[in-house]
Amino acid sequence: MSGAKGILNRYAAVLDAVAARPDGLSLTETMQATGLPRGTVHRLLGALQEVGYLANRDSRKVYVLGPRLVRLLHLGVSGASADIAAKPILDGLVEKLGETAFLARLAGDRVESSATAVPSREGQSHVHPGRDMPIHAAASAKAIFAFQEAALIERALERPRIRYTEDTRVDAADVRRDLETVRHKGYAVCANELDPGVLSYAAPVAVDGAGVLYSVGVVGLSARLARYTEAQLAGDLRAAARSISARLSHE
Amino acid sequence: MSGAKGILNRYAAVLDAVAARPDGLSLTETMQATGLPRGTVHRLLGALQEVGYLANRDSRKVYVLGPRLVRLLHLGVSGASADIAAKPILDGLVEKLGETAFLARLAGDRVESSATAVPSREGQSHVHPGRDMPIHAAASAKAIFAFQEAALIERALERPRIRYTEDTRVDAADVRRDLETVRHKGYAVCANELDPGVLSYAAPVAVDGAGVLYSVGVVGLSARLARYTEAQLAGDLRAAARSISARLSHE
DNA sequence: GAAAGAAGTTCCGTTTAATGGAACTACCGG
DNA sequence: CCGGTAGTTCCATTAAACGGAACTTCTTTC
Repeated sequence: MSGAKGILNRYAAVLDAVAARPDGLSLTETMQATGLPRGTVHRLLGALQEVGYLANRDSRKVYVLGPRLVRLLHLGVSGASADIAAKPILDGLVEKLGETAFLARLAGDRVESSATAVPSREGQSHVHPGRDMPIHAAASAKAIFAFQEAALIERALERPRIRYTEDTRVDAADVRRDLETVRHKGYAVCANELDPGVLSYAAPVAVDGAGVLYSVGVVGLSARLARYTEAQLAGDLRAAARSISARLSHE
Repeated sequence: MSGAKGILNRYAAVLDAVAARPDGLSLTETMQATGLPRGTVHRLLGALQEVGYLANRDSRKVYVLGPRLVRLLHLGVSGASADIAAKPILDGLVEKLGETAFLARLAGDRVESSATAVPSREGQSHVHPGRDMPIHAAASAKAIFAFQEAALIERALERPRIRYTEDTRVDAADVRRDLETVRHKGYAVCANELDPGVLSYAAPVAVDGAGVLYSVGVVGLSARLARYTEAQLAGDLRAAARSISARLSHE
């Protein structure tokens, strides 16, 4: 039904066909939609599924767009929409805690801050959108990296790590241990590691089938943020993470 | 750097590499990121660009994710995020006009209603999320289809068209003429074509490089909605469309 | 619950295109 | 004008896509 050069056209045609029907497509339907022979469609679908571009809804006969495509979307395209989805939840955190709350996103092999919400009385924030959050000294980055695959973590660890304060841990082994802790506890803490006198908590935000791509965090002066227990902050952040996750995935 | 089966893995690896850097990737950078030889990367990038999965930023050396992927992702994945992005704008319309406002989305070869905002005093709405909006009798559908490529329109026209009211135009030629008008005016109107006594306006919402994938509309009883001039409604809807578009694209 | 039909899967000889090293050209800074 | 880097083209080799046919599930249907 379309021009015939290269193999990619066929894969693209199949993906188009699948995307067209949000409820999924069976092999036979795909065959009809693309006009390709049975054996061929079977192979194409299999290959697409193997790389994660397609997934099986319910039993193993109906194909829908897969997690790897979702990841592509959030990494490379979604941009503003995650911010918009997160904003009201961030505002809720600010209102409840009276401290700055923000969303961080995975962008390639780095984490950067995104949407932020600042208490009205606050003059200056420690987090500006677009700021690079280092893997070894930012709770928001740790909360994300802790749930990435090993290869990505290693790639992130290859870049130089600055010792921002005397409490910054720059040793790779230390960072890996930190991530292990985060994985275990389900949230990350950074005390005086990036900005002096500043405390920060963050919880991972998972997206549908694409794993953790974002994190929600709060930052504030250590002295002031200490009025909350770790358990309370962790609880609030994880609840916020769940809300954002639901708004990003869903349907 | 990953398992080596099938050609798709390599394409996927390249796409991952490109998505990872939102500012785009040159051939050499892609080569380093994937570990593939120069000639190979050159060919892969070329093929990906040819099917529309990659595009060139600025001059012809830097690759970013292309329009076809954006479209794929909006059609098959984005789901909730567009609703969330649109909600506040829909609420704004409701407040200003006092009539039901809603977002419709292209899903394959059909258009369905999505997020809706209803005036508080209103009991029942004419638009339930997920309702199928027929190409021949819904302003929201016309606003979208008018800006799709011919093949898709033809496919949509292949399905049977119900004569909902005496004003419904079911003839294919009539529908095509309607779409031409929409294309010309920049918005769509439906009077008494789907639900009796109901008037509806809609404006197309374009996404970044992926064309029109959504529309914003208002619906209401003809008698009541008539208190606004066509020019005012069209203006408000097009402003709303621009806002939603900006929130979906951007960055 | 057995038989008929449809949907999905596997096989394999043929054909086509991906592969990547090397040679070539365009571009840039000095 | 020259050295270095990025991008492009070539082509013999190799590997993989191709798709018809045969086979194996699943679904109906009576």
